[in-house]
Amino acid sequence: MDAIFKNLTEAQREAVAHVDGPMLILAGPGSGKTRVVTHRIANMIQQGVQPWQIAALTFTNKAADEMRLRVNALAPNQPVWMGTFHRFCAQQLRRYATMVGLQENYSIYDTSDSKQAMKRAVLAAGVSTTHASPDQIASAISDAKNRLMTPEMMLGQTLRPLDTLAAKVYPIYQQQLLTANAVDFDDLLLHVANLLRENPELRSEMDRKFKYILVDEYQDTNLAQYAIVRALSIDQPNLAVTGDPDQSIYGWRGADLNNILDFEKDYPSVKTVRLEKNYRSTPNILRAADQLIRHNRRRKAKDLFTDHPEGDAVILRMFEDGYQEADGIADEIIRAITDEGMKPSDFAIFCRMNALTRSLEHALRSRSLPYQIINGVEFYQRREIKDLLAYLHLINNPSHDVALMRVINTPTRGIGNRTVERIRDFADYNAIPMLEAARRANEIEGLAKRAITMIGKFIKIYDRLAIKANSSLEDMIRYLVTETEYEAYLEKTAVEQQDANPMSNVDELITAAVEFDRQHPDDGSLEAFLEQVALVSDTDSIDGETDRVTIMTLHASKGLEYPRVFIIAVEDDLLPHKRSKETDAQFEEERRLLFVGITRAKEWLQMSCCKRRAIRGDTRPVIPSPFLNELPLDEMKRIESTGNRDWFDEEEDSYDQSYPDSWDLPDEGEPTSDTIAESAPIVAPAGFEIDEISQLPQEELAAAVKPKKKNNVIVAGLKTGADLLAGGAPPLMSYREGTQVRHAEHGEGTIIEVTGRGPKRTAKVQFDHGEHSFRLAYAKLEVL
DNA sequence: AGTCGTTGCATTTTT
DNA sequence: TGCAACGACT
Repeated sequence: MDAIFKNLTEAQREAVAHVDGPMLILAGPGSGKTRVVTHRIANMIQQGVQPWQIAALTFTNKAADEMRLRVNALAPNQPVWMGTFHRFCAQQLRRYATMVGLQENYSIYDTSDSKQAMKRAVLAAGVSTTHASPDQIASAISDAKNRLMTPEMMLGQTLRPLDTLAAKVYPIYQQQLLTANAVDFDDLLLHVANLLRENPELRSEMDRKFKYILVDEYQDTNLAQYAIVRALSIDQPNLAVTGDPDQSIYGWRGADLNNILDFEKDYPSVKTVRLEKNYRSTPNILRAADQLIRHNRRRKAKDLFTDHPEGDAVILRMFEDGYQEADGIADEIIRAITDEGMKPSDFAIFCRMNALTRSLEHALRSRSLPYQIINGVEFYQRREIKDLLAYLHLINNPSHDVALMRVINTPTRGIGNRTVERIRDFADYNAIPMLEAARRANEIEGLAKRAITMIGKFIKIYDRLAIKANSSLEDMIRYLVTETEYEAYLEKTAVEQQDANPMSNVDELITAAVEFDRQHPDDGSLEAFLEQVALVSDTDSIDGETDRVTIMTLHASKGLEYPRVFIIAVEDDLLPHKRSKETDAQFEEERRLLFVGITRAKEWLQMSCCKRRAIRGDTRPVIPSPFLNELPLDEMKRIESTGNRDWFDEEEDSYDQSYPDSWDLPDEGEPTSDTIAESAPIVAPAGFEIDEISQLPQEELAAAVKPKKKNNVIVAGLKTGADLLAGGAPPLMSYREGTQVRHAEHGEGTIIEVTGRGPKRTAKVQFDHGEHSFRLAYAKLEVL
């Protein structure tokens, strides 16, 4: 038996061996799904399927990268198409752009771009924003797009007042996008879905071309994605989807659970394979997950089992407040590192909202524990990066109005709001791009002479830049920075305390551009670069290489696994979130969210909640999450934590009595109350062990943490451009050939070569006494 | 054009 | 509590 079928279970083998016809793989968490998918692709190729007829669609770049890596190990260098839905659509849309009224160099508006565009559309539509903000209207339109509704359809059947407003803005927004030769994220899918729906010949051509289609995380598909996949699987219904209804957590973004629940109805001849055996977690963890998710009604029943040994009981722990929760978690991590030889990167902390990460950050930092937060200000959201990218966008697509509005007065050149408004109105009135309107400034009524002169100056600068459109990205950006005197502008407008040196971010962008040029010697066009930038996100940059604790939202945790997991704030109104309790569907999605979090843990899991929590300034008492009652509490280890906020408190053995009414879990009689009600104050609530409080002084604990690097705290937002594009490298700073650096031992030198990607990125440095190579991720090289 | 103070907002966010 | 966005002011 060859490598492809070795070490597979019966169910896995069955799925891998399947070649033709529809297939549904119901894959529980940790069931080796990626393994099955990749092995299956390899098998199909071995069975004679042409690799270019296979398209594997994922939701994230990270998932696609992972897949590519693993397929490559089994079947090297096969031209199988692997990538995200959005990238797939972007690519097809380049080819057929004119059919939907776009040019092939169309731009992709990111969320903030479309927000800008939406404001303008709302204004142009003359809709009052007193009852609905542009954001709300935007999300109503987005919902409509996800449901494949055209503006006309929306006008036909509106129900909610918000939708009535949205229906008025929608056509105008769409028209303005077309004029700008741009699409938003939703449009990528929508346009392609419409193309397929309206052009039978094109549809059958593409159906033939992508003979085999695989969709990952099928439970997260929305109607547009569903329509695309279906349209490509009519004549050649070789559609294989993998997913888990229990891990559908993007309903609020239009994902439709019915897509996976009804797959068997859509394709009656479907072969269904269930992957239920879990290779990730201990039975303890699985039982908690299983019992919880059993409370959902809308699901496909599934058994979760594993061969793993029992392992530690799942912990449910209660803290006084959010600060103690954070401290308690940090201390536990340090304890496990000291006592059990764990590494910081073995730990992950999940929470419902980003706002909850603050106290964690503080607690970890004060103990010198290295950590990373997944979220934060993305590199591409930084002002200086957005500015430069906007110039690039405008060079690539002169109709990109959002970019024009951003750069026309950046750096400041005397073109004020009023002036921009007049240009915009003129553009709207004539249905032309704003750049063109600006060129015709002398036709615009009410513009001062001075303004016209200034606009003329801008146009001159722009035209000079535009000539560079075909040079290398690096040259273009450097030229752009010089030509616009951007550096001087940055210095002048530097915001204190914000970012120390924004110019280093500019260097980052250049590094990313150089890298892109290098990786795409042939198609390294501006257009491809901008598309790449538009379609990467910050979750693509989770760093698994360096040794740090990872903090993230439950949403971001999907698809990942960690030896030890903490889930914080398992509290009512937070998980389930206050705003997600109205419908059963929402409530069940919240339950799935916790399910996803639990099943990330391999060997150890702690869920925690507090008695009171500071939220938005004031501290409020907290009710534990109703989900807690759905867990196998009897077999879990329940800890009631108090005290320990003062390390040197002599009396830390006595318990804070001010909140005696601790664990009143709602509903379903919980083994508590009467014990605490009258009995001795020192007794913890029934069912809870007293937590032993670590007595080590703080410095000693900090010393116990291995890497005593100076810069060991990695805060959100330090991700770099090259990092994002390469998918997961630590900051590269401005290391490139010719850079002068200093090394602690070798002294000063010059970088003579930079090779490799991501964490493997290496610089060869010439010192007085010889050459040395350093991994940039780890070496202490100081840029001079 | 840029500063400053007030107001209103606060769930998650694969692309 | 912490911010982004807006409007009044200089």
